[in-house]
Amino acid sequence: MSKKDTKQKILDAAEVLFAEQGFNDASLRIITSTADVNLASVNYHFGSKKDLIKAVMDRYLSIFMPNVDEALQRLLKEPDINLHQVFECFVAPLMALTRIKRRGPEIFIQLLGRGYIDNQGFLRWFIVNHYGQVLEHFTQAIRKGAPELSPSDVFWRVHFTLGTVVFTMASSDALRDIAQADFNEEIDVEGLVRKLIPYLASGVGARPHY
Amino acid sequence: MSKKDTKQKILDAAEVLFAEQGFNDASLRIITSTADVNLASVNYHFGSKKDLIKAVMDRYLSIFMPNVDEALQRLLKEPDINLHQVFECFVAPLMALTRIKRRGPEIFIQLLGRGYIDNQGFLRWFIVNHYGQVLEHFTQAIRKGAPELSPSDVFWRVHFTLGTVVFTMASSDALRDIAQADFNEEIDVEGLVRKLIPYLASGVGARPHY
DNA sequence: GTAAATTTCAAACATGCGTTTTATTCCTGG
DNA sequence: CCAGGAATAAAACGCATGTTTGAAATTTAC
Repeated sequence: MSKKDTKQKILDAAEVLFAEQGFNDASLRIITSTADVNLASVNYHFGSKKDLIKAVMDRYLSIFMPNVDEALQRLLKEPDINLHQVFECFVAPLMALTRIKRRGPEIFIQLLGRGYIDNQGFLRWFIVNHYGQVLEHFTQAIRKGAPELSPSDVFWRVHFTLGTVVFTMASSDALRDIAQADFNEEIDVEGLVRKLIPYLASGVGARPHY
Repeated sequence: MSKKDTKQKILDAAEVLFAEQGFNDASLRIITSTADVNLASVNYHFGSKKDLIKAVMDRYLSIFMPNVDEALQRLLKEPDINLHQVFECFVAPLMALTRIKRRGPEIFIQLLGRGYIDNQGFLRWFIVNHYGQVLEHFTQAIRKGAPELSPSDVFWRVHFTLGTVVFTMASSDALRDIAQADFNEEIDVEGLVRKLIPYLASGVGARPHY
């Protein structure tokens, strides 16, 4: 039977609207009317809007993060690694999110961007506290792939990288529309990620202090 | 006499609060009470909150953009240029904003980040429409500094770059706090920009298609 | 010096938000 | 079948926002 239960309908509508409009601008009223459920059901099933946001994020993070961590740990066992390999660790786990939903990778990465931006960095806090180990392994891998960088340089470049990815993805819809119009270039999420990797790897590995 | 007129007091308070909290979260009530003026004076002097935002942004953009453009045009006349030089074009104009206010560069660049993020890309539209020529010269300079890139690659990397800068700067306060705590590293805006340049130049100039 | 225009001010308005309440409907287990 | 708990529904609540109003104060101009 095709009738999804209310909780599922809310999550499915919310993640799309959150991704498109941001967590603040996507109101419970637009979410519930899109999901075709009653306004009060969000508070009934999730408690509050903030809890709904956490539920939306965690549906993706709880799958994505362990996969990334596994890939990073496997890579860290190699004797010699480069930065391309480090960033490559994120691609398969990202694309695996199609299992949740066809447009899962896209939605997730836009949510990530929104979350990093809205709510004065609540998501950064959430990730650091729930998945700090992954960040730690990511940093380790970068250190191993670019051993000439100082810890401070690694710190800054990790955050430059996060900024690039998150920001690009948060506005990827608009950018892909322009690319489509200007270059007749159809590009999917994986294609975009693979455009990013050389940029990121080269940026992170740059000789510092110019 | 120290008594500034109302319009000036509003602009000065608004730009700081917009930079710190974002355009949506900084309410007219907190702005006017910080500026020590009446709530209604924003609408009286500027028309609406949106117009206030435009006024705040334009006070900086109208100084910053022509200076950048001049630097880019001068660089474009050189026979041989590299990407470091392209990005260097932004540094002096940015630091010149201390003339408006001591923390001008910092505030401006945070505003830029906020504006790119909030209001579904209203600022991008504003910049493309009012300062499209500068973007065009920026793109030209990158093409000249990295002639092996395809137009499509240039497009994408210009936007990766914008993302990196804007995002880093929008959260620069938090990042600098962490760097201060973890590495005892005091860093000012210019220092941060100079950390960014090698990363950006190397990223933009990376060999594509990995 | 006074009339007119500009600016300030307190108050209210309209709107949209997340949340809570209360009643009703639906489903389920005995 | 029917009692009782879970889920839905409509309405209202409390609050914060940007904006408007109309009177008071201040400045400007002659």
